[in-house]
Amino acid sequence: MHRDQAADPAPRRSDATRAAILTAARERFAADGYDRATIRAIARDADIDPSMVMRYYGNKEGLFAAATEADLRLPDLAAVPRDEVGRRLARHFLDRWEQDDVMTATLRVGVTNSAGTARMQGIFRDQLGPVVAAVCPDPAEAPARAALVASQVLGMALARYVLRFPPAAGMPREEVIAWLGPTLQRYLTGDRPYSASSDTS
Amino acid sequence: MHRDQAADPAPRRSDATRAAILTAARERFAADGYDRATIRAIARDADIDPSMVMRYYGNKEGLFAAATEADLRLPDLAAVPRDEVGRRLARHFLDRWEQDDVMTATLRVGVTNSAGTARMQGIFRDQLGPVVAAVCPDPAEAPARAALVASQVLGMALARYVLRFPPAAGMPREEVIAWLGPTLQRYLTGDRPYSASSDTS
DNA sequence: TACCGTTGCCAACAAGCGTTGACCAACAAC
DNA sequence: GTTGTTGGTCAACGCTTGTTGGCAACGGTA
Repeated sequence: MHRDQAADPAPRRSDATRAAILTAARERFAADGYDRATIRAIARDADIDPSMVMRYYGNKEGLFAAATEADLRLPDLAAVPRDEVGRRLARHFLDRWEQDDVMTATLRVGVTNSAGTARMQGIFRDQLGPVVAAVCPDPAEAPARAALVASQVLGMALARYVLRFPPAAGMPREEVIAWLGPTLQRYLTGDRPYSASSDTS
Repeated sequence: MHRDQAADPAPRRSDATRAAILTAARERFAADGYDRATIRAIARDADIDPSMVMRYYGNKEGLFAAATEADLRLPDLAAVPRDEVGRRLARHFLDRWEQDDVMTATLRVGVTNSAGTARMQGIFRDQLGPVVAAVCPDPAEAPARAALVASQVLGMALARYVLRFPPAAGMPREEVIAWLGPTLQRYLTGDRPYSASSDTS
C-alpha cells in the first residue's frame, strides 16, 4: 500500500490555509447561520481570497460539509453504572458543546438549511441511536428514546448557546447537569409511560 | 375619545391584503427562516406586488415583527391540580405549536436573526416566567425553572417540527405528553437537585 | 362633476451574493 | 535552466435581494 493512498493523505503546502478556512467557517456558521455566513466574510476572517474557498471546497455546501463533520464523541455507556448514564450523558454533551464551534454551527445551520437538517438527523441517528440502544431496556424503543434525549439536549443547547436565555446561559455547569441528568436517565432507562389516548387530564 | 383613536382602529379597504401578507409571511418564515423567506416570495404567495409589503410594514424587519406577535396563550396553572401542571403544560405547548405557524416561524427566525432572538427571549421571559413563578416553590427560582421548561419545550419543537427527526415527528401526541409531562413537572415543582461542584460522577 | 387620499402595479436602483477564469509567484523535477 | 505543478490574487460575470419613486385606477365627499 502506497503511503500517499492510505489513511494519511499526503501533506500539502496549503494545509495551513485549508485549516484557517475551516476554523473561520465554523465560527461564522456558528455565529450567523448558513445564509449570513458569506464566503466573502469567511475568507476575510481567514485572510485569503474568496476564490480559494471555492478551489479547496468546491462550493458553499462543500465548505459547510467539511466544516461540520460533527462527531459527538459519545462515551461507551455500557461501561458506566446503569443509574448514572443520565448524568454522564448530560455532562458529556455540555462538554462537547463548549469544546468547539462545530456543534453550534451544525445546530444553527440545521435550522435554516435543508442539507443541514439532513446532517443533523444523520448525526443523532447514527451516533446517538446505537449508544441508546445499548442501555435501554427494549432495543425496539431505542429510536424513540434517542429522540427524547436529543430533544432535551438540543433544547438546552438552543436556550444556552444560541438563544442565550439569561437564566440558561448563566446557570452553572453542575446545576445544568444536576437538572438534566435525571431527565435523560428516565428517557434512557425509565419505564415507558402510560399514554392511553383517552387520557384527557 | 374619537372612535378612530381607540383600541379599534378604523377598518381599511386594504385589510384583506394586509392579512394575506401576514399569513403568507408566517408560512414562509416558518418554512424557510428569515433570510430565505424573501419579500418577493411572500408577495407572490399573497398575490400582490412586493412594494405593497414595504408600504404596509415599512421593511422586512417590520413585517417579521408584525407576523410573529407570538402569544403563548398560557393557561392559569394555579387552577390546575399541583401534580398535573407538568402534563397540562406539555399538552398546551403541543397544541399551541400545531395551532398555527407563528411559533415555528418565531423559533426558526430566532435562531438566525438577532431581532428574532430578542423576541424569543421576551416571549419566554414575559409570558412563561410569571406562570412558572405562580406554581414553583420559591419565586426566586422561577427564572431558572422557566428556562429549564423552555429548554425541553423548545427542544421537542425543534426535533418534531423543524428538524423533523422521524421518531420525534412520528410519535403520537399522547406519548409525547406522557414523556414530557413528568419532566416539566419536576422542572416546575421538583426539589432543587444537589449540585455541588465537587461532584465528578 | 371635480377632488383627494388610498390601493395597487411597474420599472428600476444599489448592493451583495456565489462563482468563474485569467493571470502571477513560488517551488520541485529533470 | 527549463518546465510543470501548486498556492494565491484580481477583476469580473450573472443573479437575487431589499428598497424606492412614479403613475394609473378606484372610491368616497363636496
